[in-house]
Amino acid sequence: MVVSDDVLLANLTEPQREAVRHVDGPMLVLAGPGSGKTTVVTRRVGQLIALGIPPWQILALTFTNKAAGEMRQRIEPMLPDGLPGRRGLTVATFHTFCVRLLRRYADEAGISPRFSIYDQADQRDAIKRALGEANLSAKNWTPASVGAAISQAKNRLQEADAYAGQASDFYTRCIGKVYRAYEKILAANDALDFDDLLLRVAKLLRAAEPVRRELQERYQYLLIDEYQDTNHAQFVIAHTLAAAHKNIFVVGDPDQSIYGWRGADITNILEFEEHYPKARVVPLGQNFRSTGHIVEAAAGLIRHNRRRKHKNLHTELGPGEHPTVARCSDEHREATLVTDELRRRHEEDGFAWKDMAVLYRINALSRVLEEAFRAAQIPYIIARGTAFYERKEVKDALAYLRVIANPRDDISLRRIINTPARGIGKTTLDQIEIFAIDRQLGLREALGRVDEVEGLSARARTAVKRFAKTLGEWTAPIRVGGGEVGGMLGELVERVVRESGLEAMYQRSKAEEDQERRENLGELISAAAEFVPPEPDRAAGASDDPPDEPSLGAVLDAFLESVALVSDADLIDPSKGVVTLMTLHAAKGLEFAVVAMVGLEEGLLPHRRAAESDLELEEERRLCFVGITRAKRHLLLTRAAVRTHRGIRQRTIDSQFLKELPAESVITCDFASDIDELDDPYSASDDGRGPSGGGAYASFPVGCLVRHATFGLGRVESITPRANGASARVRFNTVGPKTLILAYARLERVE
DNA sequence: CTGGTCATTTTTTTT
DNA sequence: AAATGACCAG
Repeated sequence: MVVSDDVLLANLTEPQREAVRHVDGPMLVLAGPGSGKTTVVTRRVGQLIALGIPPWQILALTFTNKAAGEMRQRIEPMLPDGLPGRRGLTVATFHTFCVRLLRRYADEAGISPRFSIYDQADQRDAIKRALGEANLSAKNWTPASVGAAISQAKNRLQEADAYAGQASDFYTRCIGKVYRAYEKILAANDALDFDDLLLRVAKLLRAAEPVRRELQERYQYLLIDEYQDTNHAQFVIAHTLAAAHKNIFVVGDPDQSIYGWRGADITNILEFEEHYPKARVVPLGQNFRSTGHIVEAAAGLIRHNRRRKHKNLHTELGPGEHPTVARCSDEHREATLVTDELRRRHEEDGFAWKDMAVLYRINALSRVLEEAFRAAQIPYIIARGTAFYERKEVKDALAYLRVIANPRDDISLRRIINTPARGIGKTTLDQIEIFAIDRQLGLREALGRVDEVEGLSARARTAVKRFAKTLGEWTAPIRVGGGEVGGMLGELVERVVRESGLEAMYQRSKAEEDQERRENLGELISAAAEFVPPEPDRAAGASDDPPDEPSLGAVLDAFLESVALVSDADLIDPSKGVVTLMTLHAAKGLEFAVVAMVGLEEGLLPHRRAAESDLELEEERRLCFVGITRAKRHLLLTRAAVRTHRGIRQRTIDSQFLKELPAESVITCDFASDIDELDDPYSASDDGRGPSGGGAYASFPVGCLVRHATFGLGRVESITPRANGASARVRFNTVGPKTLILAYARLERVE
């Protein structure tokens, strides 16, 4: 045994040890923010292996690739060298795990092993077509709302027929029709959407007994991270895998459940003890991350949720600094307040940029922040993993690749058949489609038989033939096995980008936008060239010999899969040395020394769409809780008195959550009282003059040490701009708190 | 068939 | 504000 108990149990609290030592049977770890959850999970894996359990019998499931990668990295050093099959440990996201299973057991699942994975954009296209087929106008039925309904049904494991069968009212009956049509389209395209990945596996486990037995036997030990965010499908998968041995170890925090809208079912964690009556429950309440006032603020906020299990959150890191709540006049001031604050923390307190983050409720808020960061010359990154792959040119290139990987993917084929323009317009495409439908053919097959299609111009016919030929040339070498594959994916992508004419499409123009698109295509080629396919999974008895080279097609499949399943959080790279800007959702599971949260306004946080039901409001509160608890040392909460959103400038209202923070644990300052004195909110924008307080904040930031001629040394508690000049509230060491007008007080900054 | 302009619309969060 | 979609002139 290489890793000893001493190492595995070092520096742990008693409850943490209990969790790490746990071996057989169900266990629920209720892990508050910063309670050392990841440490517990990774060390427990180390413990299991130290006890002689083969790694390939362990399955750890997470929600993001980032979390999976981190866990793998932290487990790796604990694995004894030379252990046979040490690589067999499975650490993956639920979705990735399911994709692998579905490719391996495609026959049993009744699908093609080459299925495409449709993201929400593809899903939207498919739903639009489905709406047409169900004869419903896209006017009253937006793809988004229909998609949400279908997604919810799938999360409940309710398939189209079952859904339509029990539809009672007009609305659900219509959705049922679309659902059926949508499923037909997916099946015809050999495509699965995100929800299918889970649903199909749940179904597979239920229906195919041999597969179920095989997997149950293999995965003797199950660990699930962020259990509060599992939906019903994921619950069924986990429950089924663990049915025989009940070695299910789940970690989560009901107070951090923020994916209810995506079907996450908080009762999974709240009722774990009912599902597993013999479960042991370990609460981890001690916070090793944040200082006292931050923890108090978070605890005070979350106490307002009624539907929760109370946990006693506490820290032993000392009181630390108070979180600051600041009101700014508009979103631009808000953004510069944030950059000023971060710069001060960087230059005066020595915090590295990578230890800072700015969090917001909606992505739209990142734009103004981005401008401010650029202007302030502070290095930053916006954590939006999917953004790159959502760009038109990249989506087009990927659509080509998908058509190559999966010849039946007509949604992708339709996307690129005339991009760039090659003379196959709408009329031509319509003719071919009619031909295809009449003969029950896929679009790709129909292309190969253009000669039989009636009513086409000679011109159109040659254009189609040429395109079909090119497609064939790309596809031919894909599935032949053996041979050298290394580097070939990059070459393939490069070839496609060039021969498709995508590159040329942006070549001629020197416009900055086109140049950027060319660069993005180049970046995609590099990503493909550098792509390393994951090692094939090997279970018991597998030798450690290098496996056969996979075919280029398999590498392409893996590449497309990795692209489809990226998450926003995956982009966070602490080695980069930059400030991270991201949504509150993406921030879950992360921590930073300095955190700024912007847009604490009604309608934004809580979001207006969520303010209607108590259930949703509580989820918004949890979201706010997640944001606050990301901060280790310093927390700045801001809001703008006036904000422009979707082109409309509007006054805002304080987030109700701000009032719920315990008054004694935060410091409040207001840089926008000038706004209140104006009748016309439209003139309230920054004219660069007048009392803003922003300058005062920069020269006398809250918390800084100052000297006064008569009162001596003191600390600034808040700054308030007034009509007659900004005033500061200062707590002096000798005489206590005083309010001073900055213009007269002649304060001097110390430190 | 292509490429432009004008009108219309946006659920916030994501695997 | 931005992005999509419909429509129309070449």
